[in-house]
Amino acid sequence: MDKQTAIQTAFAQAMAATEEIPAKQKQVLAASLALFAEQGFANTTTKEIAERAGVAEGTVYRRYHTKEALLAALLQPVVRQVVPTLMREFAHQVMQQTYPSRRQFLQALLTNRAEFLQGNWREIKILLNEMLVRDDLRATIIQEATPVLRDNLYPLLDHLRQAGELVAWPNDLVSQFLIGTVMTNLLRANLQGDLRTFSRRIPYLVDFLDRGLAPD
Amino acid sequence: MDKQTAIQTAFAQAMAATEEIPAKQKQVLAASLALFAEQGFANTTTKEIAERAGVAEGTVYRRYHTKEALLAALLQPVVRQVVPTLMREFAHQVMQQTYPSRRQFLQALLTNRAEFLQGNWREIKILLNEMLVRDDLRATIIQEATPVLRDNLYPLLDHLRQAGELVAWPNDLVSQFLIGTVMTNLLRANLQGDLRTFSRRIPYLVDFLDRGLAPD
DNA sequence: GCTTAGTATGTGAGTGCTCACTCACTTATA
DNA sequence: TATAAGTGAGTGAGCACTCACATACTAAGC
Repeated sequence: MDKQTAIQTAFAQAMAATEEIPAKQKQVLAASLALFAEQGFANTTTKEIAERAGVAEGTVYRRYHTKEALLAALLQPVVRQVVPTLMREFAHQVMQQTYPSRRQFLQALLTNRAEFLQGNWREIKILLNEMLVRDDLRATIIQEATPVLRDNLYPLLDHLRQAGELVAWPNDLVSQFLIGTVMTNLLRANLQGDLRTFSRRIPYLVDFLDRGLAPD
Repeated sequence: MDKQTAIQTAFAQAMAATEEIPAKQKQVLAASLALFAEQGFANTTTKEIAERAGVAEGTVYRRYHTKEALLAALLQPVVRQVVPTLMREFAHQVMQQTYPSRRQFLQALLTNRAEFLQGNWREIKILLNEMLVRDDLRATIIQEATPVLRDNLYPLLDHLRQAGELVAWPNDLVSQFLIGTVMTNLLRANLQGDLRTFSRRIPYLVDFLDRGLAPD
């Protein structure tokens, strides 16, 4: 699997930047990730993290000196490294196709990228949650995401539109429809605890978007 | 405005059920609503509520004896009374039209109901937030919402489909696309703090959904 | 090979503080 | 005079975070 290794590589790079991490610290990060996703950041205590990680509470604080720093350590690589890298990669992949049709584009987006979203679902859920609650984080995310979309997704859309394959709406609106459709379907599948529902529905999503974004 | 009064009436009814509420208690409810929406339930202290409401902390506890009960008092009427009532009302309204076209249906849904969503946005934001975090609440909401959709929205969709106006997809999938498109656009407009963006975009949403849900 | 010293990692009882919540009391209402 | 509404200092619980100490590992000195 090309995309699989791509995702793993991107993660590995993001992790490598943080040098050697001892086993127990990894357990702390893993436990935090799981608990923040399950219960939310504010509803998770450092005692719970220590318990699930199987370490003493002091260990939780050895590397990251506040609970906030722990959250940042989990979200930062996703926001700053992983998403942009994979976005760019996807852009190249699609651009290489000589005759990009709207349907091909959507198919690629929904299988390739949705798989990635699914793989990082816990981080994304935390992100969603904290964005609703914290003004500063929301501002940061929007600030980070805007140029990533503009530089990687928008050129693809322009390309499609020029080929007479895409409706003449502003790029941010089209992105909104794309991202919104994928996210709400993913969200629902995840809230119901059944991830396979989403995969089964991808053909419908492609159909829906294919019609909805067709030129006049 | 017919819908305006309808919304106000529904609220009045929901409020009337809770009998006479003294002024300071209303201030407490209003302050809680605002703060929960701004900062999230877990990040809001009862001291903050008291301060914003301009009352003593003891007053916060006079009627609702826990912070949880305060949350329930805010969300319960929306979930159990207001939404179902207005949903039913909308259903009747649309059903009365002799020749319901897909476009008419969408137009009505997006202006009429989106206005309601916008009016209750703070409650909905809290609802979204807590659904992501609390398993029990999520289960309750889904349990409450399912029959409301099935009894009020699904018949409309069946009606449209029979008239050859709607794609032959399962009702829950079509609802997903409808609700998802509206909610994500509302969410974005609200996160950016610009509510008018949403109204301005309604024609695009109608177009998008009109194409996306057209029969083969 | 063995000891010693130095450093990174791990520990958990302890600390101060903030939180949700209480209650004896005061003030308005009827 | 009785009942309801409001008050705010107070309380115990639980929270994020600390620190003196224990253990594990590495490298140098003999």
